Amino acid sequence: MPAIEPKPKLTLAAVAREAGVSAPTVSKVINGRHDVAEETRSRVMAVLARTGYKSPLQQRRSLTGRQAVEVVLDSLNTAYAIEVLNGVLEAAGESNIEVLLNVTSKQGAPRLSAEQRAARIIDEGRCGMIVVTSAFNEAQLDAFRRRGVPSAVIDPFNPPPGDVVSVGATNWAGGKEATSHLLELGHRRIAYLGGPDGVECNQARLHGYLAAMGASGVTVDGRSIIPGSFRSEHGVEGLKSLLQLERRPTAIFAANDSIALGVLAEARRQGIRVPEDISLVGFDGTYRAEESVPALTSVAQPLQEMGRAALRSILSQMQGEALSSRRVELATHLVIRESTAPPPVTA
Amino acid sequence: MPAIEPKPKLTLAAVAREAGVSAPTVSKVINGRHDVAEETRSRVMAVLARTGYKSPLQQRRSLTGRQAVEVVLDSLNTAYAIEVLNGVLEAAGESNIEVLLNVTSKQGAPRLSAEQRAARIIDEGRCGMIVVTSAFNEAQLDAFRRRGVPSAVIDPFNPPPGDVVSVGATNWAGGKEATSHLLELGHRRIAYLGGPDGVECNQARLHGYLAAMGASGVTVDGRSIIPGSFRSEHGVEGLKSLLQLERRPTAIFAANDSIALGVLAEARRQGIRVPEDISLVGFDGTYRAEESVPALTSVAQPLQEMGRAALRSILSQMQGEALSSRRVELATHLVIRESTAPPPVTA
DNA sequence: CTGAAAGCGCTTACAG
DNA sequence: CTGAAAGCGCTTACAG
Repeated sequence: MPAIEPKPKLTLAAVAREAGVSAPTVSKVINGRHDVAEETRSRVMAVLARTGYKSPLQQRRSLTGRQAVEVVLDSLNTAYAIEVLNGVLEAAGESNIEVLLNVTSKQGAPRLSAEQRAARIIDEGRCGMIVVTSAFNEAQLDAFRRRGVPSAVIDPFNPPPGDVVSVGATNWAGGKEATSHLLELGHRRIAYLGGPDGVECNQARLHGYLAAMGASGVTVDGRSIIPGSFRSEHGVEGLKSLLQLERRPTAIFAANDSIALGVLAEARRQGIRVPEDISLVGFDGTYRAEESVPALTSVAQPLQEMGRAALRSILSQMQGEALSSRRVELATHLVIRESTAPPPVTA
Repeated sequence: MPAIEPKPKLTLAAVAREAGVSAPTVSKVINGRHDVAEETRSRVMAVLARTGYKSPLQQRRSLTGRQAVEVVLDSLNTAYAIEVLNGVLEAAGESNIEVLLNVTSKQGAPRLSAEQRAARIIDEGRCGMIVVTSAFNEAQLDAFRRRGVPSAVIDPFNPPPGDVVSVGATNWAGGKEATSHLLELGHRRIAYLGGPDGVECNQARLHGYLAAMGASGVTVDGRSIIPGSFRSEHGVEGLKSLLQLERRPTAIFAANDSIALGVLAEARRQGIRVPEDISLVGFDGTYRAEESVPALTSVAQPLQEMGRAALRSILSQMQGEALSSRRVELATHLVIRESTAPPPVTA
């Protein structure tokens, strides 16, 4: 008659046996050493995830603390960041996870290397990291992956390099929809005030714009495509430039709402009415589009949803679920407000 | 000739040697076992204290773990909250303290009682709590105090009840300064679009306004003092009401920037120019005052400083310093921008 | 890249 | 009550 099997304590050695490797190898994986074959690493990580192995330190932690996710942002002074953060907070609240905030512009660039940071996250029993910034490079993000720290990137500018899980929006489709809306209103001379040339989301929006123009057989005047920055100053200067053209555009598609608000401010100064004299579409669709006068027609990014998706991905990664995809793009949608109308008849 | 003494690692064995006992005995003392002679225990404890011995667990924690402060906010969708949070983040960064974010509107009302929450904060080794909301009542705040959790309140509306440490702004002086500015420009018919009647910061601003008016010997028309909410809708409706008066005011002091922006939007709709036809002063002085067209003259609250002061107070409380005062009020200052000018000559 | 062997620091079981 | 000895779980150094 077998005695009550005492549940064998979950030690590193047990994990090693289960994974068919030696204890030192498991130790190396846990500590993020480089001298482990990728194949071996993933096998061990799978066992770690399945058994829920915890180091003595983590065991002690998990008795007292709740799990937390660290959110790294460049700044809180953009509506973009706040909306994403709101989404993360909401999803975190539902899953009873705490949110640690790290704002690089206020708290200084992380003093720790990604390796050290990953170590800390593991030691403290945190569950992961949501990065809403371009501040981390591929090597750093890779360090998280190697150490098994669930992480997800929401980059406002570029999709992250490498194998990292990331969440974005359908920028190309959004650009196309904004432009189609203007075309349907009857506009033909539509300018594009873009963001920085090298930034991928800007390129996608531009190509969406070009696709819509091309599909309607409208020729694009190269001088009415002006790349620049994502700041309102670019809208101010951009509008000034566009007003120099012999054949002024009757509509402007701005690559984000900040640019569009700059256009709006400069238009007011110049006595140009929006939308009567010129139509204007922005991109992002944060509350600033809603609050402006006139309220701004804009391609809304599902920023809260993106934050929620990032947190959900962290949770799946924690549970060792297979990821359906490394990259998720959520749909944008055009919100028509007061800044767009048919072109003036005299035009 | 002695070699370079390598600083010997401070192990339990070293402590044992130092105390003239065996390693197991030190282990027992550390773990609070009872089978140690009182005399031996105190000798070992003395060495532990003198050498500052830390168990591997503690060592690891003090290398990696940092203390954290929890910030409780109602919402991130106000410039007020963001500015305060920016201040907290900055001061926390300097002191190497982590910031845990709790947004009640997103994460739901705290499911834990204040007692439970205090217990958790203590267990997790956090250092304290900054409350930027009216969500906690006196009993709850008192629970923190009783359990020795350092806390500070920054209430946008009312100073907290009881003995709680709080940080605020000089609302009365701010109201007086705003009104004096308008009086100096030559205005006499100055309206006050206020916040909710029962809210203390609103009362202070109103009485500052009344004090300035009184000091200049100007009689106040009771109908031009309109209490309401701190929202822009109140500015819209308030301006409509004021325009009904036979003797229209030439200037408006709004109890916050949201109200002022509502006034601005409605003025634009009605074709009333600011500041040519009517002058306007707001309160808060966040970036929204800066960005509006025309830029808003406003009484700036030192919101970032308030956040910093709250964090500093937490740190002092941690270190057991005697508090100089339970209530700190930081000075507001008037920022003159484009929305104020002398009254129209015809008035 | 892997793991047997040695090592480290702490804890446990138990003889005195 | 004390400590020599054995043990535990993880890590390190290094041979292959």
